[in-house]
Amino acid sequence: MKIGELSRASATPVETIRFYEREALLPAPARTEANYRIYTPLHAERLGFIRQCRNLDMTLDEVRVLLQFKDAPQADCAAVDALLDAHIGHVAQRVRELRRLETELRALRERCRSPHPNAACGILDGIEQAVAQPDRPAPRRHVRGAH
Amino acid sequence: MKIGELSRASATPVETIRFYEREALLPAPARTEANYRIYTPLHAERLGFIRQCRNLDMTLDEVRVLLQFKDAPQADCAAVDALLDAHIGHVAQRVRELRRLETELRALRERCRSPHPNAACGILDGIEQAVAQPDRPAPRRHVRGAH
DNA sequence: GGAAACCCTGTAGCCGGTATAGAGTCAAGC
DNA sequence: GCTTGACTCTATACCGGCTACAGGGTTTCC
Repeated sequence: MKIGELSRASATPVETIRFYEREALLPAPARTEANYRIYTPLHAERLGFIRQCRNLDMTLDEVRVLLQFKDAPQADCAAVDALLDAHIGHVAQRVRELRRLETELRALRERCRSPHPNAACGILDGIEQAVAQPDRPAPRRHVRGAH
Repeated sequence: MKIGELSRASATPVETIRFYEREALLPAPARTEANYRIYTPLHAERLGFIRQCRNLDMTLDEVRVLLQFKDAPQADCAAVDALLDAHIGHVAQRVRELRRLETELRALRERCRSPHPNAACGILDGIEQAVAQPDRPAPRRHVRGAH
């Protein structure tokens, strides 16, 4: 099948499929005489796997590791478990951070309940005194935040 | 004060301070004869405000808007409220998504509880059949995910 | 046979920084 | 006065995970 067909079948933009090929997540497919990519069902399956991993918010590096395990069916799956456990840890951590953040934001919002000039607005002042964690050390997180 | 001093005082890397200047979040400071930036306490205060906003996981565009409000003290703060409400909405939405994701990942993890070859590992199979939401339409979120 | 829909490569942009290279400046110690 | 090391400057490239062109070629449908 051609790339557009695979794109529709996998709900993946064409550019993203080519990007995965450049990133060596998908093997380069055969080409027609006109240099069009021709994919097999094996490509479709592998792409589906990648997209599921991305739905599960894994990085492409994590996906790369899982694909290696998939390609080595005799190996022990302990490493798969470890990767997944680490990923669950990242997600749980990010949820805790965001819930804390939400609480903080709602408290800030409470400081302004009726219209008045900005100069008297408790929110703008509130941000400046906002809970400055003395030692919240460089998050360096891998689960995305709010944006 | 010089940039290194401001950096330590605000727990902000030097490069990030220069980056904020390029992005017009911080006004360009005066320079010494040797072309070193010299900051005033006003710069420090503004930088502190920006960093607090970033701690609250706002985008630089959101911060830009808040800074405009701060610079227009006679205006009505309804717009500040609206921005904050929208941001709280983003964060709450992301928390819901991540909690759902965590549940899904833990279910997947349950499929593998003892060591065995990858070929028989329920996780790798499980990912392929993972809950494929028929219409989860392009998240396009602004609160970061797990990484 | 001509238009629309598809495909190709290559490059640049998004966000919010981070990390270099290569050069200049300053303060302290000898 | 001279060296050393810490600091500063600009400019540029890089990170992830795409997305969006530009500028061409191909296929399909009417």
